[in-house]
Amino acid sequence: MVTKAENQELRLKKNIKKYFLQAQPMLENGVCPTKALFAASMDKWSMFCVFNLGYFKVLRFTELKNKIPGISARMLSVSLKKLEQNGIVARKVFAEVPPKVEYTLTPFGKGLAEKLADLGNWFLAHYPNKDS
Amino acid sequence: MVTKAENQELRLKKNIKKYFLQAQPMLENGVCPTKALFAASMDKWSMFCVFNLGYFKVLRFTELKNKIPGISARMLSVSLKKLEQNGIVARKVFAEVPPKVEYTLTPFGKGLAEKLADLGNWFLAHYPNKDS
DNA sequence: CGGTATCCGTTGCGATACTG
DNA sequence: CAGTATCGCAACGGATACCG
Repeated sequence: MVTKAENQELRLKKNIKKYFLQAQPMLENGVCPTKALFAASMDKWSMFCVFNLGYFKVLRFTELKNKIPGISARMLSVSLKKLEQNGIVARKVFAEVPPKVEYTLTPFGKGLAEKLADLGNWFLAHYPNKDS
Repeated sequence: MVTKAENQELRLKKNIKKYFLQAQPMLENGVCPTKALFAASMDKWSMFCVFNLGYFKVLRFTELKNKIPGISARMLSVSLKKLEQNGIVARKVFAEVPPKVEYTLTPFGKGLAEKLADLGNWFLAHYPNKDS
């Protein structure tokens, strides 16, 4: 008989194996997908940007800045540029005075947002030090 | 009529809203769950540790080091300590000479590994710059 | 074997000032 | 409004040496 916990472990092993197998040929080409993932989007400011754009759909620079307490204009600028370069965020400039720029998630960005929200919710539900 | 894409967007918004709502009371207590998540486990070395422990179940320090190309003893030590403090990794010391230490994932760590493997696999499947 | 201590160059990032 | 430029400190992290 196979217990529930054993099933879970087997599924985990299988999923990680899948990741390892897919990553292998990329590693041989000098590209590490894990590093790429982190380089593209895995820092806290990027995560805040992705969450807010996932929720509000379209935001301007200053709106986004106001929704992310503690972020500086510099880091917001840097994060958005990185996200744009990696195809996660789309930037739309309007030829107006004063200037107007709108940020949205690309389809790829929306998929990523889904996965990150999933991770965040799981973490919130299981984090043992919630009260500390 | 509601299209598939619209449904996806609604689900995304709902999931992020759930995260925001859960996070709100923690933020008022001065704890940011997103920062906690990153502080606990979101760097590339920690991710490699979690993946390898998820796959091989139990590994010793040097085994883990050998399975993670490029990691230094210092960073492996630092990462494992952080993961242990955050309840993700369990450390078992054997009173032997020469010393023997085994690392495994805690149940919390296994859950996290599942989510990270899921994220990694999604990223591998959709990353647009796979070939670059 | 399984680490720790120290050094030190590199990077991250906030603050401030400035611009089309 | 939507950024950029520069500065300066702090943290990251690799190399090396050492230890119980």
